[in-house]
Amino acid sequence: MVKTQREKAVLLFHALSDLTRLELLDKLKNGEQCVCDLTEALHSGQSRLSFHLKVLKEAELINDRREGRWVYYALNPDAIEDLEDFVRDLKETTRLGGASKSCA
Amino acid sequence: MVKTQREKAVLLFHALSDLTRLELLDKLKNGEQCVCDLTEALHSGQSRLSFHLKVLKEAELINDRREGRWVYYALNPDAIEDLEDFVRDLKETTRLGGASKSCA
DNA sequence: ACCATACATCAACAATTGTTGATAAGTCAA
DNA sequence: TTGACTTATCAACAATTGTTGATGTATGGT
Repeated sequence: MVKTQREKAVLLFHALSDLTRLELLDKLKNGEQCVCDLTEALHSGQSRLSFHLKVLKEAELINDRREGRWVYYALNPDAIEDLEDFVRDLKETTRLGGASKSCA
Repeated sequence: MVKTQREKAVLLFHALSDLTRLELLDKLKNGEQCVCDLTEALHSGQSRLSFHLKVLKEAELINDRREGRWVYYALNPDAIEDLEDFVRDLKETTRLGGASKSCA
């Protein structure tokens, strides 16, 4: 299935619209972490975090890498560029241009 | 009720995590619009848009202004700064710093 | 081969979010 | 004041999202 740019944005923002997931991202700012570290850090159940990590991964905000029994998650720098693009686009076009007034 | 910075971010991203709302923002890039214009542009029911506009407003992404019978909505430049701050913070701390390896 | 560990997936359920049509509230014009 | 018009709000319902505990899968140690 083909996703428009806007649908991709929806996916990205949805991934960011949850407290637990923002906390996960925050932890990952300190570098790669395995799930066991994250569950301990967030005092959370394992399946719960697995769910949220999946959401973040599907939005391509994070990458995973298996090493032995452990899976390490890390921030994906590409996603940050996507975010920057969106914000730039919104900003550039936020000129206080004249209202349409078509309904006056 | 006091909101942490992160809870504000959740609110902001939630507002952005919907196709209809992104379309609304897109329309508002052309300047202030009244609800009647927006309903026509998006081929959408009025109460539906009213709902989404409320979400955007509560996230402080847009402002409203009454003029006679009409209510005009417009992008709020401050929100864009909040977005920029978030992205900058995420970016700056995305150093590919060493993993913790505490579980090895 | 067996067991323990680390993580993913699933099903059942709970909570939140979005839609629709009806009604209410505010504004203006006659 | 009556009525038309624009928008907001509400209640009922539908759809999506998140949680929990149980089970499945892969890996490595003994």
